[in-house]
Amino acid sequence: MYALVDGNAFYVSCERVMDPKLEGRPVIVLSNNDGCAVARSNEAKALGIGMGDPYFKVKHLERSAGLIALSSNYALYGDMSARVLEVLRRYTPRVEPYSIDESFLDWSGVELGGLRDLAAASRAAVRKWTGIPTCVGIGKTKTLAKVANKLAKKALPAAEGICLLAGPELQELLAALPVGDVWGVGPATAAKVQALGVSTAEDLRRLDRRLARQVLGVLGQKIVDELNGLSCMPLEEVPPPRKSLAVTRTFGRGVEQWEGVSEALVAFTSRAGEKLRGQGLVASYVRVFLNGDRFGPTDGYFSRSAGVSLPQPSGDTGVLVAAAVSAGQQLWQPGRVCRRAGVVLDGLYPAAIAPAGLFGEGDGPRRQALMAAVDGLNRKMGAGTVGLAGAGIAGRRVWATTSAKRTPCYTTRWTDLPAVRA
DNA sequence: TCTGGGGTCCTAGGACCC
DNA sequence: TCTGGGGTCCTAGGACCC
Repeated sequence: MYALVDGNAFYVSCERVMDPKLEGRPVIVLSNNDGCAVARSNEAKALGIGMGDPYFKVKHLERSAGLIALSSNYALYGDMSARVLEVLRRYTPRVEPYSIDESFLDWSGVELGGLRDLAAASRAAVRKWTGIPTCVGIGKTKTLAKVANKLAKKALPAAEGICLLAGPELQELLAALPVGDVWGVGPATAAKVQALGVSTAEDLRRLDRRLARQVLGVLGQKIVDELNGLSCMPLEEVPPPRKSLAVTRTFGRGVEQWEGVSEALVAFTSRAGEKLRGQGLVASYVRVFLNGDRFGPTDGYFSRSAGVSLPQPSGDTGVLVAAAVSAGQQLWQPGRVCRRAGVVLDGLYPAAIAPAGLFGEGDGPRRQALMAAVDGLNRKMGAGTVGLAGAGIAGRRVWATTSAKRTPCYTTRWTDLPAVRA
């Protein structure tokens, strides 16, 4: 059996561990750029705030209902996530960290009768040692464990955050779950299967697997199989090596000039290069995309992307920037209003094993030393201290991000340690 | 005024090769 | 008269996830 353990309103819970005054109050954590709500306390959900609701639409609740909105603090959440993992590993060595707030556990050796107690014990331990409340879903496959977790959430607090999806009531429970709540079934897939008369998870389980393959592709077939208890997604204890890395931003307003777009591409690529080198990687492919305003009039919307293969995998910002700007130039069309752009580095290798050219081309030692010096300065003196020319002037950048309500890095920065008065 | 960002996987079509 | 077919690789785009 698999278990899926996930933190309830994880980001909000992390903030509450550090600031107990947030308990019992409507709290949301905002996405990057303070754009929309990505985590909501139960009190915030009760105010009618939905997942992904834009901040400007719920801001009025700060005054009228005591809503507290916080910028996201990934240093804190990442650290809390590692602590939760550490506790879970005491309950089985077979753990797959799935996202910052979710892990799959392999409990295949455990007897059916003992699963609920084990779930309760691990849940209590996580709460005790990290302060994070969780829900545990248990099922025969990962997909069923995800379903069970969703059911455990819906049944809070009555079911005490645990749902064991097995036995005769399984079909009944699946029948109560809309098909769109199944892991891997998004809006497009839900619409497709609804045309076939499938509206619940139970309907999907009964769908002919060949039909699922035909209509939904291999992924759809896997989902149907997994709902039927046939495991096709093994536990991945070791995370696979990263394949791509991106820096993307929505601009504060539309950009109509190529100069503005190219400044953004230089800045994004510089940041992407830092991330790349920080992980000891090199990239072999640089892709750029430009988008219009997805909330604007539909006839003005556009979405284009183009990529450039590098002759040699590189971690050199100069090489990456040249590629990104040339890809951007291919995409740019005068008269279009650009609202979002991004740089994606693909085909990543560890720098140490990157294939060298026949004549030893690639990033030379002098360029590597330069990049190391630039990264060192930016780490020490603050992001953006040194960089390539062409990234625009700070303060006039339309892609500047805001995080006006960020809490301190309580657990990862000495100067931000919380003070305790006794 | 104000609507996120960073990932993965799959598919389809074209280029190319034999 | 009658002009192959199968494989791989690359790229762009779609869908989904958190």
